[in-house]
Amino acid sequence: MPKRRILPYVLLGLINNKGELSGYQISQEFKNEVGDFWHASHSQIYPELARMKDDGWVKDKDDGKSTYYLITDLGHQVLRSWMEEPLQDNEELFSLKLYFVRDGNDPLLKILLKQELQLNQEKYAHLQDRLQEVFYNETEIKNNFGHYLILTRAIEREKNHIEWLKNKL
Amino acid sequence: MPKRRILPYVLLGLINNKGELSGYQISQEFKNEVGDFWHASHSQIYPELARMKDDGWVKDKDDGKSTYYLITDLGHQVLRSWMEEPLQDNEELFSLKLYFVRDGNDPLLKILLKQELQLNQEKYAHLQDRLQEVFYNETEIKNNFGHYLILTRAIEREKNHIEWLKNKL
DNA sequence: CAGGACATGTAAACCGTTACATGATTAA
DNA sequence: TTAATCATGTAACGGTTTACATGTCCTG
Repeated sequence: MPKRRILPYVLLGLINNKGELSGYQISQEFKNEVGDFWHASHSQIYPELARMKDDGWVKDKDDGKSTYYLITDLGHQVLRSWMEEPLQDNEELFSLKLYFVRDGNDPLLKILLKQELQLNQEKYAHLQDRLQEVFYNETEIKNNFGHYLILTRAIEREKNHIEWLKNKL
Repeated sequence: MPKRRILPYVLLGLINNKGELSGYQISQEFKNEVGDFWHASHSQIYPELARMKDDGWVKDKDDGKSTYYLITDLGHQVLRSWMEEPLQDNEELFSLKLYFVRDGNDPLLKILLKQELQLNQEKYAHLQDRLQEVFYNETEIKNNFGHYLILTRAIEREKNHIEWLKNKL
């Protein structure tokens, strides 16, 4: 399967959230809030915006100083359908998509939480299996102490995350 | 600053842990334990091993079936100095390096924990600042609920991690 | 009027994945 | 004997970063 591109959806989400944005403003966005969850450099942003315009996801509005991009009806559909796509592999997608959910009553919120819960329960089970398989006695722990530490830490981390997710559902 | 390559150090660490490994065995390693913390495909591994041999980090031993690689004295130095380099940017480096620390009494263990603690305290402070800046009242929370959720989740996550690190120090 | 921020763009290099190839060995 | 696993390699493609480039506007 060809790896899904994420950048265009991020740009679409940002433009949708703010109403209109120029390429420069988008690159500034990545230095602020959304920067904690995703990043892109201006050399990616400008060509991507051009492509999105070609595809009819956005339309542009030039005031002579900057070119601002606004989301089109098609863009709305594309964004929504991406948001509704099941989460997979990429760990950061959950945070990123959640960032774009503005309304606490949007049903997407619960859907995302449920999907993430599912993924994390699988991961938790997988890590527990590893722990059983690899560290079956004290000697193994002693001889691979760093591995033991991060594995138990990863398990704790998943547990915390699962608890948080359940709590929000 | 040019971004540091990590792959050669991972291969070096694996070879060092196991004594000797063929390219194929390394690719299998990534399907097992270390696969939870790092990954590389065989098309990266083989050329990288050749480069490492050219650089004198490893030497090879061919039994007609497979080519096995062993770490050299230079390789040991390179690995150790990489392990001692301060952690930075890349979040996964902490787990990865810890994976290579086998002896619980290796002073590197505490050094890594301290470095990670430092990084995480900075990140925690940064996220707290964001929370204060962006969500100064209930309206902001209501209008950006997804962002609020992941930001508070990220803060909780850092807090848990910091507690764990302190506990292990 | 100089330096920094605004604003946009392309080119090169780098790293990683997927696909393309090939051949030996082993187990059903 | 044929399919799976072992074993190694290169080529093509895609996405990201860094560097190269250029010009405007605003502020001290």
